[in-house]
Amino acid sequence: MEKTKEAKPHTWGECTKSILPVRDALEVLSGKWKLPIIISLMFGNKRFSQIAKEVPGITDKMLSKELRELESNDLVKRTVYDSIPVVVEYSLTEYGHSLEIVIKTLRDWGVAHRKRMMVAE
Amino acid sequence: MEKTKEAKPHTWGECTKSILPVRDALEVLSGKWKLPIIISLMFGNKRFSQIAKEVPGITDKMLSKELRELESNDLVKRTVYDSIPVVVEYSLTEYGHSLEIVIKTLRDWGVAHRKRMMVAE
DNA sequence: GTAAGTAGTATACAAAAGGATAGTGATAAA
DNA sequence: TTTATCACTATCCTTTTGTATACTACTTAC
Repeated sequence: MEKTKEAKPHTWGECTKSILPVRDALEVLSGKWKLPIIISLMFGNKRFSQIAKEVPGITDKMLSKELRELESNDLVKRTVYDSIPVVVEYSLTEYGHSLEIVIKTLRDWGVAHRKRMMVAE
Repeated sequence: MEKTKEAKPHTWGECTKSILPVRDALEVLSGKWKLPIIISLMFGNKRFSQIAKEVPGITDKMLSKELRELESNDLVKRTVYDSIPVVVEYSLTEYGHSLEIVIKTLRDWGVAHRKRMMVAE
């Protein structure tokens, strides 16, 4: 048997420390709906029902839940206008926009991956 | 009420097209175990039981399943040595290493996010 | 009075992801 | 003969994630 390539020395502690923030980032984007919601908001501020229309298939419950999560992560700002009927506007924060580069990186890799997987059929 | 910022015109088709590859990339890294497995393999080639030891808490079933998925995506190479007992070596492919930049981007964002969330208490 | 639009919540359920535990078959060491 | 290592697989169970459907409260328009 070929000799297994020597592993660089590293403790699991070091790895864990480097994994946790990656997980945080993944968590912010994970699930079925966060990505479409974020991308929808990248094109402009939206009201609840507008997002619901633009993200096909999402239920009110999911939209409400995801928006609450995004808000608690400072990625989305919720502004209530006490007009009648009450209108709530959601917008990406400055910080939310900082995800654009992350999403772009993922997209670039994903595009290459699609090509690769298609060639391999 | 403040006027809602005008949304740039865009079709859902365009968005979907740009979301799909992002999802592909996320999928490759999603779940509880893929990331630690990939990172473990970034430090060198490993046998099944070595990975099982280095990724605390993973069961054989999960490890086996995740490795199969990673292999089917060309990210991991599986090499069988028909020694006795049989030994199987897993290694990151060249392509698997292309995830490093993606993971780094996620980590950088995640590190900033951790700081931010800590300050906010 | 009834429908429609505002922004959601409540309850119950189904599907997907993951965990616990045991077993496979070959061999070698005690 | 029992135990251990290698790399898994099989079965069942729990937890998490997401869906379906109905409902709230308020006001305007028909």
